[in-house]
Amino acid sequence: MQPERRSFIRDTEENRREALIAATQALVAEGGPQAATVRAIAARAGVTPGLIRHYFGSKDELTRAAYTALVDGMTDKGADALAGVGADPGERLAAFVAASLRPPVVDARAVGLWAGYLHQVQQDAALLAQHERSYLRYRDQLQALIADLDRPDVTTAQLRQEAIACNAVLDGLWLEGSVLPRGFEPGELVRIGLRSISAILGADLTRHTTFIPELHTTPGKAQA
Amino acid sequence: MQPERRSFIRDTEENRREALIAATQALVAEGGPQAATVRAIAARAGVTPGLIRHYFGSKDELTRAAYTALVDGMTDKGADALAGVGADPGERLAAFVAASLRPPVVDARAVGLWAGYLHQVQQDAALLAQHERSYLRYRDQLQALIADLDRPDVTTAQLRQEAIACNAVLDGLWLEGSVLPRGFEPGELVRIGLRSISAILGADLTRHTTFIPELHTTPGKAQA
DNA sequence: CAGATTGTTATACATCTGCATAATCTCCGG
DNA sequence: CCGGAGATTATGCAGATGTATAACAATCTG
Repeated sequence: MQPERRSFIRDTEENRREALIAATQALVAEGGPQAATVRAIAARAGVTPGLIRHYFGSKDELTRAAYTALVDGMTDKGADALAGVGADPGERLAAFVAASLRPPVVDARAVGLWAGYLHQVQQDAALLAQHERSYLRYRDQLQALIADLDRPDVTTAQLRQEAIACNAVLDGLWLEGSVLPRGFEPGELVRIGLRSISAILGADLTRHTTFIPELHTTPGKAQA
Repeated sequence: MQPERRSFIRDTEENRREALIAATQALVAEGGPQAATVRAIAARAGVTPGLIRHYFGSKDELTRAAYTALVDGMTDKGADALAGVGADPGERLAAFVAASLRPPVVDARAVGLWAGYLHQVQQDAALLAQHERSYLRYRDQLQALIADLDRPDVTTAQLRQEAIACNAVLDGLWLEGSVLPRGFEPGELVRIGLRSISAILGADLTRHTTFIPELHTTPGKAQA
């Protein structure tokens, strides 16, 4: 009555790598780096621990791959937010802001994932460079949207500072909304973000937001 | 020639607890929770691992004590920033903002510490409540400073949103400045923070800032 | 259908982790 | 100066962790 050898099916290299990376990210997001052991990762991916070493040379390499996948995905989300929007600069910026302040960007798991990788990023020069690139790309995206606004007399230096400031608003609200999800009414973060950024830029973004549902909900009442 | 038993001196309970808590925080800040093993903590505190169990029932209890010490210290810093400042509301708020955007608040270790505890906080109800209290206390402090400004017709609801927005600016700049310290010139974060919050509140905070050295440095040149 | 390939599992191992307990040494009160 | 108390260290242990290697079987090729 010994447990017989577990049956399996072969899968493509791509599928296996994706499954292992997804499992790693899920575990890091939920329980931190300590929760992402080779055994836990393998179990979550539906395989045995040996496969990690087969597809990635070591657990360390899998970790780096998972982080790379994370920052790449982050960048894509910014572009996705702008996909279905028109050409009006104010509307585009407003859509970008709103997308950055609601799920799945604002989410406890996302912050958990970010926090879980922080130390590894700070200690690994390659990961740090990757993080820096990703951050600046996001900020440049934001800065380009700001530059497109119809405002007179904005210098490059001023533009840079505005981008940093707006990015800080987004980051800060992202942090607070994700860590304390109960602390805010639905849509409140989006409203506050749009108003704050409008104030910082001296341009009213709340005009162009016909397609941002959060702005039309009755405060104090969650929508169905 | 066996290694003889290590000599030691007795110390007060308070000193030992503080040393162990400090060692724990340092290790978590630098290397994450995984780096804070009982052996590493003891070594850093200059004792042997057994003492952890002697002064704290378990490593878990030490961890909670270290987190409690962290949030308590955070709260104090806000009060410290207002200690030597005058009674002018604008000046007080400006001092608070500036103090929140330079070392030791803006510091890689501080973010590392915060990130290291994130998962544990999210999974432990007691720690989560502690975190929530600490966050709201900080924000209320900020809101009180904002309320003291000489502005007409501000409702309570508006005040709350302004406090959330200003807090987000501080958090976001704190995050960016700590994780990418090279990315900003000295004083840049303070300048951007003051300008942004001034814009959000519709009140010029940069007038009252005679005692904020960052505003008088030549951009592009570090001060001695 | 037989054999080769290699993806996948199973097992073993050295190291590390937190914890428990015993052995000591320091310091205080007489 | 001495004895006791308890603070501190030393040692041991069960379980977890990452890794290495061997055994197996799913799929491909002929």
